[in-house]
Amino acid sequence: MKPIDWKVIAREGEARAGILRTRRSVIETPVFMPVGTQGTVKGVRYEWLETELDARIILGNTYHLFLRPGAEIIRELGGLHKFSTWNRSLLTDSGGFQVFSLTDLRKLTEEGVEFRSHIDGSKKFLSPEISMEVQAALGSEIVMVFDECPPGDAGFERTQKSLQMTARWAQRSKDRFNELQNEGQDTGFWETGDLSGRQSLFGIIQGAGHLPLRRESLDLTTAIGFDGYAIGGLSVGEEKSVMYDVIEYLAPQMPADAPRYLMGVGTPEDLVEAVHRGVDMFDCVMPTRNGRTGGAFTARGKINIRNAKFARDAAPLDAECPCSVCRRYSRAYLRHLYQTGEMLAAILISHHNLAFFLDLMRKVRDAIKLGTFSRFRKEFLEKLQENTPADV
RNA sequence: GCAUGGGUGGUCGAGCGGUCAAUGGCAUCGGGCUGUAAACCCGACGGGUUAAUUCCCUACGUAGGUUCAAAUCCUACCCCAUGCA
Repeated sequence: MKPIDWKVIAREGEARAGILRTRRSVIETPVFMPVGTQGTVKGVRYEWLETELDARIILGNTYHLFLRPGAEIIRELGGLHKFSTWNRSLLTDSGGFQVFSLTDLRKLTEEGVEFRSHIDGSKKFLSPEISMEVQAALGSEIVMVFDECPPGDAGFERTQKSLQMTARWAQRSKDRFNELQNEGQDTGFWETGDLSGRQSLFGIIQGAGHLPLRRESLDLTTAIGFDGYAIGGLSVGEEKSVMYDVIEYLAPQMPADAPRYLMGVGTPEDLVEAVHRGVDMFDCVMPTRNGRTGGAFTARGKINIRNAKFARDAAPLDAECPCSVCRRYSRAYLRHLYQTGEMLAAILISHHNLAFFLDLMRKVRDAIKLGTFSRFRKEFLEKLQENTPADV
């Protein structure tokens, strides 16, 4: 029996609509997964994620939860689902990205990565094995292999060495993952229907902007074999066209019967463009981080609620948005909340942004199912550019 | 009325003869956030002008004065705070 099941139900060009079933929820793809690094999607209660926003899967992060509160406490309290009360699917990142983003605080070896905790500076060690152990304690539905994500501008040789190590780490991740499953260390075990009730494991393809290296990484990763495949190492400082080129090259070559997950991406435009090139899953901090810092996404482009021009604007963030924030609150009020430092501003804008992203993906899925995605893409991208004074 | 301290750019507050259009905080204005070290970071912030760290103008309560040179020293006046009558 398999831990997850994914079926394509419609396709248009490279774009695919599908149904992903995990032991904890049914997820329609293409899907956007809100990021909940520390066991919370910042500023948004699970009640909202479950009802209005209807997110079926969110992220958690190995590195952050490993540092605080620690895997042992979470295990003791029954895993991340039980601890946090989120009962739908979880995807946990392996800590691999932190190997990249905490570059000044780490020491990298074949064995793993020695970190200085960003919280108190203490020494911590993370390896493929430890990452799997932590993720088993978290009990997520989708576990990510522990990888290294080199900078976008890393040269060919350095990127190649990195991807080869990532492949070795992927094998070690898988080996330890299987042991842990067999030992019953997964706190999220949940037998249901025709699924095994176990965790699933995704491999990660690296290679930066070098297509031959992407190909090499793809071969190494698929040879090991995973339940799903992720494209890592994009949107880390490279040109946007490089990202699209890599996706366009890589996605169609990835296994057709497994979900394809583009890690850490992206803007509304990126999502549509990546779906167009064959990607099924996304996650990004953008809706919540920008939400906290005054940036709101609308069908006509981004707006910055701090701008003085919104001081007397009685219109909602996005006139076309059906979310509860847009139905009730004006830009003028939201701006006032932001300017006065009220936490509600961050909460409300994060909520709207998530609604916008999730709603966008619903429209994308509907369009693929109706065979109108190509037109939708064109119209959506055109409208995004508008952002004229009359609109904002 | 007397005594003491003080009046600086939107605001609070440094500066106490030249390197001062004047440190810094806040406010304001703008920009940026892509597997979250981020309720954060960066920039602008008297007016005009320039290719420019260029030049000009207006500014440190008001009015005079000393000096080559004053936000900085002196005199008078006007305000404010505290204390004493």
